[in-house]
Amino acid sequence: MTVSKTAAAPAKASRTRTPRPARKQPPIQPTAESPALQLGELSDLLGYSLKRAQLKVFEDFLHCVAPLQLTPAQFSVLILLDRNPGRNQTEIASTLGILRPNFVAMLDGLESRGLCTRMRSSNDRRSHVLVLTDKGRAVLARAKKLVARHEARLNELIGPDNRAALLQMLATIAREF
Amino acid sequence: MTVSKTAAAPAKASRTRTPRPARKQPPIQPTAESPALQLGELSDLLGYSLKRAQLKVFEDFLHCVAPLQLTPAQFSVLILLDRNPGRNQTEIASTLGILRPNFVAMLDGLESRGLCTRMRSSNDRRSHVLVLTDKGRAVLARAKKLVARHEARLNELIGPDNRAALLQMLATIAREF
DNA sequence: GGGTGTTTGATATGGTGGATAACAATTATC
DNA sequence: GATAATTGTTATCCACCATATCAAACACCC
Repeated sequence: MTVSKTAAAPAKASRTRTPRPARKQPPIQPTAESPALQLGELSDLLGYSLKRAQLKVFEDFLHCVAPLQLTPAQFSVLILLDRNPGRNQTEIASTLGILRPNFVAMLDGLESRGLCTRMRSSNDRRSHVLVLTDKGRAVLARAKKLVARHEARLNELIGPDNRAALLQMLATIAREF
Repeated sequence: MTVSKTAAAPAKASRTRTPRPARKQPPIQPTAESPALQLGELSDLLGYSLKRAQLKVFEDFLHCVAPLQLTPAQFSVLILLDRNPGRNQTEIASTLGILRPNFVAMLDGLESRGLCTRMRSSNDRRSHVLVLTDKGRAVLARAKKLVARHEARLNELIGPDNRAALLQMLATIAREF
């Protein structure tokens, strides 16, 4: 597994963000002479399972949405641009927890792919109003469908009710912890 | 909050791993003229909440265990060394999802702090048997208590039953997704 | 209206984690 | 005993995160 697109990116595109391959490394299967290690209190550490689960989910996300070459972060930006027209970089970045300096290169990538554009605001000529292009909207629409299949797999794994409860708990932690 | 230990690390210690500060950036409070942005389908994206929750939990972990200067990854290594004596670097690293090359510097850090040691195996003189030192065991014991308080806060937030269910779902995702 | 301070996008830079290739020493295999 | 595989290691690259700083534009305020 792990879908290593090893022989992909050929030319090292000048400025576009390459959406990283994923990890390899054979998931060691405990043989007879070397049984599985004891995780100890790690199995009860919420942060540990959280991280592990997050990595798996992101990995599957990348795999599902690979045809569109979108990372989770890029996808989240497109969603926000679609739902919040007229906002500037600071607003979009900060709601996603992205620092403004780091958001610049990210936008460069999306803009160079023709998915969105920066327009100088007429009210405040410092800020850029971010707008999805038609292509951006089209890509987002296709991405949503691929992501839906990704989420469906999760639904299938843990069940719809559990998924809703899980989502709510995670949101609570993210909000109030 | 966010416990930025800005003025801490004074001398840029030669080789020791500095356990990173944490993010700053004021959690923008929606003022009157700029209401909160719409997250749209992001609120239903499991990966999004997963990532957000994971960051919060790790942040709190770092804060709680700050007196011992242990990162989640380092803590997990200490736990594994304690529970699995006689194992080598490859085994410890791979069960934690750490690539062997990256595990070298990590072990260097722990060893330079006197928390563990590498011993050449007599059976296989290529491999290093990893052992916790007494100091390592002591630090681990103290760390466990600090981590317990960290986990207790989570318990308090979402409730013991929910926490158990959450843990199980995350483990399922990490295992079978 | 002009100085002072702030905000916005941007650049430069450093740190940290993750991933691959390659290597010497050692061991396994045949 | 030659060949292949494994172990720890180094070097290197890329992605992500964080800080300081800057010019342009704006806000304020006397």
